[in-house]
Amino acid sequence: MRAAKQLGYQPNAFARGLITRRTNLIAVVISNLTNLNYPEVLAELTQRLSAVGNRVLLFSLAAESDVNEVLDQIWPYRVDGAIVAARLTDDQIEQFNDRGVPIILYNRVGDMVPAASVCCDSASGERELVKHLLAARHRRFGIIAGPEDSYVGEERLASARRSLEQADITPLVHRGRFDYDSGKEGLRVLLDQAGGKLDAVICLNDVMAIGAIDCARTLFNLSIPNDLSIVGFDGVGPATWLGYRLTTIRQPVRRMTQAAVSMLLERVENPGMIPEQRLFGGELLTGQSARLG
Amino acid sequence: MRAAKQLGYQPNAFARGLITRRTNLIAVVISNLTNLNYPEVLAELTQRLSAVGNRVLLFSLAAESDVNEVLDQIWPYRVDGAIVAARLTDDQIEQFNDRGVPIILYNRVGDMVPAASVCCDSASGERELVKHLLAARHRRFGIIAGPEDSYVGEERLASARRSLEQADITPLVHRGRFDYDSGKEGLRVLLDQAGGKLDAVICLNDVMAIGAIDCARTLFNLSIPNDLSIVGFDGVGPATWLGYRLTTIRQPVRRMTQAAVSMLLERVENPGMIPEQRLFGGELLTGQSARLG
DNA sequence: CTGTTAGCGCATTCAG
DNA sequence: CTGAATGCGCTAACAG
Repeated sequence: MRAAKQLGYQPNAFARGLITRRTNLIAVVISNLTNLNYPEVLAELTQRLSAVGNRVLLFSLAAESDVNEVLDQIWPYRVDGAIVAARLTDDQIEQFNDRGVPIILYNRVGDMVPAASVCCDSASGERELVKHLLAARHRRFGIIAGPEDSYVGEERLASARRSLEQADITPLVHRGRFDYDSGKEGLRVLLDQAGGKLDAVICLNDVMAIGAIDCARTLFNLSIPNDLSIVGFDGVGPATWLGYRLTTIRQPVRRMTQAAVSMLLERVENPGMIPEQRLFGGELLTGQSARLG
Repeated sequence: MRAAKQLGYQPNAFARGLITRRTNLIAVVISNLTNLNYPEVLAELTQRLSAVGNRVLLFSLAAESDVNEVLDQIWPYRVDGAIVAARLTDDQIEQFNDRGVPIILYNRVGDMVPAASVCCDSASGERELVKHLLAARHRRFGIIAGPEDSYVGEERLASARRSLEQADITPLVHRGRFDYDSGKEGLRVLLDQAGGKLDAVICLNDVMAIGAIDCARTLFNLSIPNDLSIVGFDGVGPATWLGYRLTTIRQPVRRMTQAAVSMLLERVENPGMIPEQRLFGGELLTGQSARLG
């Protein structure tokens, strides 16, 4: 009996899952893994899930819109639950509900349909950045935004705009793609539009902020933050590199992943739990890329 | 019949797998996801595997040594194959063979046991870097290596050393951990040991090279590459950022993942195929962080 | 060619 | 409390 175990026997999870209706599989859907924020999230999630006996079935999307194909790939595996960092339509969320698969949205929320979610508070984060920038007497603002189909992007944009509006400031806005090149390009366009007269640029993520800093230094020969303040969002690894020392908001990734996993497992054990949204405040990294007041 | 399909019916992959002995699951094991090279690899792998109807069961290790636990987590799921970017002992490779699970090692090779593998050619890469550095009359070398348990790290170290040896040069060597901080720290230590007299520092990956550059500029006020040449390895995203413009070797990630996937699927279809090693040359990115001859 | 049946490897139930 | 039978949802082999 135990000899069999020592001989390398492992129970067949499939046969077992057929009976128990538990597969111990969790689907993790991430829209674009190359976003510097997600590798850390993914590593945390897999480790936390592994620690409690669950396996990760990974799905990565090239575009946020390929979700439907992914869903059809998920169903046959009868996953116990899903953590999704991609934009879901209400209809797609309903599919999870209909099939009784608990789901946690990561840095997203349901549109009309309520869904359990874990988010970093974009609104308070941008508000805090803007507050400090205004206190340092910056008046002429630019924003390098994300693509329109990004949920966090639009959240951050709305919040930054609203915060500026309260000081009667209308920023110039340029659409980027959350990558380095679009940050670099974005700064060029904004400086162009502003005739070089800009006090601060709010980038809606760190990688674009880094692109903007490099552009400002290399192409415009500006000194950061003396000639121009630049802020980001996320708190990814490179944000603290000595070459950048970004002023940014760090997402509390550990607490967020922890929350996502525990919320999900609760719902696996106990279906029919009420949707709950958990919103975590980010931490201001002062850095050196902006003059703050 | 088709009404059922429209009604959302999806066959149960578990019941199916029980019969067909095909699960369409591929285990992907990655030692540390936060290494900037791996997110790209992982994204490519998942997309390529998805495209041909396979799903990815992800395992990420905190330390390269936790492999045994992971293996026991893999067996119950009867995966069709595995792609492993972590160090496996011969014994562990044998376990895959014994269970008839095809495996492809990614940037690793079997120790004594032959195993199919896909690698970027460390030897030729470092050799080329050294060749160009020597041609530019650098004579005093430092190396910032990886941890001893890293396979690619030791490969690159051996090759760099060998290439230098042929010019009768013995470099100073410092052990890093493949992360930014250890690159920064490594440069400090090396400059210390060399009494500030160093022509070139070979970092065995890009992130350490970036740390070294930042350290050189910030702490030692050196101009790169005028005062000191620094080279890396991998060709990760930040390597091309304007703030660094690394001189490095870029791994052909697309071709490597493509090869890994096709080799694996071949072996899934056709068990008992001979182990094959595929070695891909890297591409020299000239960059601006080193004076080359 | 359509309709039926056996069995994949387990967990769960029931009888002994 | 231990041992044999049932069925999870599907595919394969089989008979009609």
